[in-house]
Amino acid sequence: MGRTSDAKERLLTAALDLIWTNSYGSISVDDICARAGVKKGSFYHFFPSKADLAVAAYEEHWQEKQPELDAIFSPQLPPLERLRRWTAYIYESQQALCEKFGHVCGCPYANVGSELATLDDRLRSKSEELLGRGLRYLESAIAEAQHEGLVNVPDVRAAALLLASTVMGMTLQAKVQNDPEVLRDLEPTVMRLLSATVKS
Amino acid sequence: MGRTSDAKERLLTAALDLIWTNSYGSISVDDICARAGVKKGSFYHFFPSKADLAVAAYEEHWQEKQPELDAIFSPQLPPLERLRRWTAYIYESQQALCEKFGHVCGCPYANVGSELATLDDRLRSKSEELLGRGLRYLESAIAEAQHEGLVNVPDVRAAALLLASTVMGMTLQAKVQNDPEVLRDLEPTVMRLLSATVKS
DNA sequence: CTCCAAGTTGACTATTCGGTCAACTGGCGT
DNA sequence: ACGCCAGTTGACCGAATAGTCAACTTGGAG
Repeated sequence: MGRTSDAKERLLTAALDLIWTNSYGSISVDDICARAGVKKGSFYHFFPSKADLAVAAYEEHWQEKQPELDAIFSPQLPPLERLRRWTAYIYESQQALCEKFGHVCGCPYANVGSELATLDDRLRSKSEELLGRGLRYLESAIAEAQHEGLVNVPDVRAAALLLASTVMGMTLQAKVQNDPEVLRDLEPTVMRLLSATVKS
Repeated sequence: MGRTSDAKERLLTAALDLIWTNSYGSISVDDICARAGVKKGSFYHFFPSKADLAVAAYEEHWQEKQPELDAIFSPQLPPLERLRRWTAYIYESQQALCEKFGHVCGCPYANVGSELATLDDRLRSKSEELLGRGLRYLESAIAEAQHEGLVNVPDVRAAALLLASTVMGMTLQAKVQNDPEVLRDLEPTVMRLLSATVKS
């Protein structure tokens, strides 16, 4: 009953866009409301605080991106092909964002973790959770590659964390240098990282 | 002539401490002044803006840490030993910071780059510059290891960037998980990264 | 049709923000 | 010992901040 509205979803996407391309601390509730075409009173009708909106916005963003990641990491594909497509996806999406906004924007989950891990435990925890969900794709692909004898890693979890950390670090480098080309040769780097642990 | 004062340096160290353990956006000029025991009027006597102070604070921090890094990467030591000491230094300093503040604080240059790369080009550029200076230690050690036949990397610069990115990414993971133990086995990881590129 | 709950609105608060300024203070060079 | 000038002070500014609220509108269920 009562009125219906998509204001809540407009707030979620506006918030994620603004936080991603700027930062959590530098954008205000008013900014988010203006971008979403929503008045502040409505904002606080849907969300008890700015931090609550951010947590919800990140969860929403994951929900939107998950099908895309499911496709990239489809079990129909050979495991190393999944990783190749993942690196290409990262490169291309950072490039697209850079062209659109003039800046390399980095990984949204890593950004919020870096900025707010010491300040807001709920946002830190959300960042940890979402990065953890991403790790599972890597673990799955690496485990399968291991099973097929394509790589030989002593610890699948550790290898996934290493891959994720390296790609996260390179993405941050690209952001700091404001140059998406840092991510161009991500694929051979990732493959070398895996073959590195081959026991001969 | 005129009065003398160490207020400028107190402001620099107060700013770096606060920004490192919190974030640039979440701490105010008043916070910095309070921590430094300096009135805001004096702040603006020394620095034209908050961003200018931050740039100066990061440069100052590097100047303070450089002797320590020079010692860690002393040419008196075997190149792989330098890298080992570097990983130990990162682990121990993050652990110490964590014990002191209850949070893993991460790399200060990476933090400011991640938060402000899209917002303030002078701070982005400073972050890029300081991370670049750190890269030279790695390049030097890797090049020497290469010369001594301890590793065989196709491209020393690329190997240094890979090492730096991985360690930066792992440090960010540690911050997001708020667990310095993520960095405990940094040394074998780094060594595997280098031997990974051995051509047999 | 009508009622009511869900959604909307804009004015409002109290606080904090980065930054300014003119008057003041005190140490160093002469 | 005195004058100059770097450094200090606290009051002040307008804008922006997160968050509040009571009155209003509207659409869907009965």
